[in-house]
Amino acid sequence: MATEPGRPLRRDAAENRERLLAAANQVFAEHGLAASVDEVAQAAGVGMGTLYRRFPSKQALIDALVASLRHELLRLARAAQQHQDGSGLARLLHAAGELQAAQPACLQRLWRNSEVEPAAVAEIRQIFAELLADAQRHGMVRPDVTSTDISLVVWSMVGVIATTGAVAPTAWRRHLELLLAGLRPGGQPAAEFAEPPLTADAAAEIAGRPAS
Amino acid sequence: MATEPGRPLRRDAAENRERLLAAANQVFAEHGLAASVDEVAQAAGVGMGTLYRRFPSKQALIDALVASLRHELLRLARAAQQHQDGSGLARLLHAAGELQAAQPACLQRLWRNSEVEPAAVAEIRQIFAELLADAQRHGMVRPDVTSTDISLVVWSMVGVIATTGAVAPTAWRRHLELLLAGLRPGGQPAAEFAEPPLTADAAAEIAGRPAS
Amino acid sequence: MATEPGRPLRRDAAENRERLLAAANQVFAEHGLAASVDEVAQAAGVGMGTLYRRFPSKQALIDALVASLRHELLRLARAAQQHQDGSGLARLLHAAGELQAAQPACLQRLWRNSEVEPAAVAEIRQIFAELLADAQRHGMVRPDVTSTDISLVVWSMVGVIATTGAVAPTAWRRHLELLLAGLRPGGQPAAEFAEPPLTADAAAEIAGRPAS
Amino acid sequence: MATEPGRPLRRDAAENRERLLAAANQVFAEHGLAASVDEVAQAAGVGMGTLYRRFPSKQALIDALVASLRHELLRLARAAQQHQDGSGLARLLHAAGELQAAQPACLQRLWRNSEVEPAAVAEIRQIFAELLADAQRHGMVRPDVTSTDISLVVWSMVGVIATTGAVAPTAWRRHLELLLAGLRPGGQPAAEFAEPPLTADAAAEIAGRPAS
DNA sequence: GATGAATGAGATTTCATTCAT
DNA sequence: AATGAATGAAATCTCATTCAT
Repeated sequence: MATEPGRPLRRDAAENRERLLAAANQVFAEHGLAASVDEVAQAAGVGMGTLYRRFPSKQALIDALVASLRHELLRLARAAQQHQDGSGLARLLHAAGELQAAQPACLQRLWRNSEVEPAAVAEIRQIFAELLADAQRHGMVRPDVTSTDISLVVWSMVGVIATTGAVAPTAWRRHLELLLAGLRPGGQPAAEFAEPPLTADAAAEIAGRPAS
Repeated sequence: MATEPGRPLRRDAAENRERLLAAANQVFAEHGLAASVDEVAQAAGVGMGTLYRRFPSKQALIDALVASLRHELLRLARAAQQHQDGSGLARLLHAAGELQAAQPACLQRLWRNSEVEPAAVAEIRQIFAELLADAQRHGMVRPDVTSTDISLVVWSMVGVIATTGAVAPTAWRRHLELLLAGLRPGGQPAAEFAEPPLTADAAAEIAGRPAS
Repeated sequence: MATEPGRPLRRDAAENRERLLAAANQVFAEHGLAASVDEVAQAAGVGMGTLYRRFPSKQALIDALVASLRHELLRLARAAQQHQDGSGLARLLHAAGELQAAQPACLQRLWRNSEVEPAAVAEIRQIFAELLADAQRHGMVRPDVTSTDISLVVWSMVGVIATTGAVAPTAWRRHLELLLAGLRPGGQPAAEFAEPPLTADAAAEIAGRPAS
Repeated sequence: MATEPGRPLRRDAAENRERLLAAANQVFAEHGLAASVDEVAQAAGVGMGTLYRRFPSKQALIDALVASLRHELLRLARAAQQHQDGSGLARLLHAAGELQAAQPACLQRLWRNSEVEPAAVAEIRQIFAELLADAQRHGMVRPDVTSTDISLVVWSMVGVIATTGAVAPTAWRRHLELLLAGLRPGGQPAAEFAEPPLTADAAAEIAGRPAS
């Protein structure tokens, strides 16, 4: 998972690096990127200096999270490429949803143009395009759907995840199913919706209590 | 548009209030909610003191934006109720998309549980439910779609708008069409997609240049 | 004394600016440029924020001190140019000594190449060259002395002032007289040394007590 | 060169000590005493722990540099005492100049009252006084010059060296000659100035480019 | 009532020093 | 004994909020 080449970190240093990334993920997910680095260091159980030895700035820490996400997604994309039966696209979208829901700390940054691992993003997009073509070849997606439409699917999941957060952590699956149904010829719902809809209570808790 | 009862503001004071809200919308949309209040005051062409006379805190300013959005959306929802032919739901979703795209400053706060105008949110949700029922009654939406699924639609638009931003300001329409297709019986695309897909160039510019 | 054009500062703001420069001069002279900006703000009787409103960084504060010194020295140089009787050079060197002794906060920066008011430095050098030529024309300085030798005189005063500091605040005058004697034809001491030598006690206190 | 009594260091330890002092000299000369100890350790090719094993604090490291300089200067002073022909003073001043120019890391500390090797400073001063008397006895220095004037000479060289630095590393010689001329009866320049003046270009580079 | 300068608590960042490996 | 990672106090800097003009 190490990003930069350089010499390998000493074992304890590498451990701290992972602990810091994990802590940052948790803290930023909970309190937003405006959370203080103190908080992150404390959550990781290390001193401020250690954080800054590993990451030269707060921005670098955030970038590392983004890089990690992009790497991970690339890995998932390549894995999905193994499936040449037209199912790869849906598999990858689900995997991307899982990843984004599990690590929601930097969702906005994840899909914002930045200098972080641009090659990974490019390859991810490329794989999405190939998987789309494959799905269309197998008649699982309407031919008029374009590669950029798939980007919209991913980005829309960000909105759902960011809003439903911890209250309904699987709501994105329901959303994805609804959306995939819209991409299929004839729009038949897949497997009668793997994910049930949110309860009204959960929805009320998310955007405003007084729904009752 | 004044929210609190109290005595009505003097004309110039009311003008300042509107200018501040407009400036906040623009500044926050461009630089995020972390933008400084100085920036807002400057964009509004007033001094800090004036800003703080109108809004007792930065939070209050943000809340006012949220309240305004919620009010506006409620107005749109009531307007959509006029259409009892099953088209109200789609109309309202489009209107909500327009609104969110036009005022993206507080999208996350818009749908986060808060003390701001909770009654409006409740009524909006209520109207969405009624419009859904009406659409289903007219056979325009599958009967298994629930009211919370509609919330997912709205929230997913937030993700698309937040990501596509100024680069592709109408991408949300395409996304909404794809999603609505997923909700229709038989999934037939409406009017063969009113909105064309994003160009590959725009998509590349949004999430990362090196797509080529 | 204002350096940048821009709009003129409000009266209180201008006062604070001067107070800050004065405080910085004192604090930096006493504790070196490593002194904290808190200390400067406190000495000026203002909050940190005020300091940073006036000077966007510590470096900018130091630069402002240097700029002020360079301006002041330029003023003195132009004044010395009024004396066309060969005395201008000695007058200016004395004036430079007074200035450097009175504001020793940034002596090293004063004569280090930097982006601060380079035009002033260039003009100062030019005037020194002219005054040297004038002094030579009047037979008050040996003809083999060059313009760069005069720079050495100025820089050497920095060493004396930095070392003798508050203990012997006029030692530089003695040094200057000795040095000027070396520049005169025949090397006759001027006026039998206007400044008496340091006492042995002062010298001992400066570089090391146990001289006895 | 070891300063403290204590048991003698093991060979490798002594080597490390010397490497650290050399590295400190270079780093501090280049970046000032504010340079970090990391930098020094890195330049010396040792770890932080080793530095702190040899020198219990940064201050101790600086003090060791000062002590070394003072020792070295004392050695030079004693050597100059061998010359009883009136030339010893000038010889020592030149030697002091060479030393200060070669090791400019701590010039200010060198002549600032401190607890570091005070006996050496006292003896140096004593020798300077004797050499001055000898020079005066031989008619090579005016009788009105005092011992403290000689201190001024040394301190003034600090200013020249600190300013001319690496750009004109022998400028101090020129300055010393000019100054010694001022101390001689009749002020005749010695040997018609062993050192030529700085070029105008060098002077321009030191204090500010736009001289041209 | 409006202005923008002042405030200071809190954020980020550095670095002398310690300590586990 | 040597290494370099960890520490946290202190420095620089920001910005929401207050207040004098």
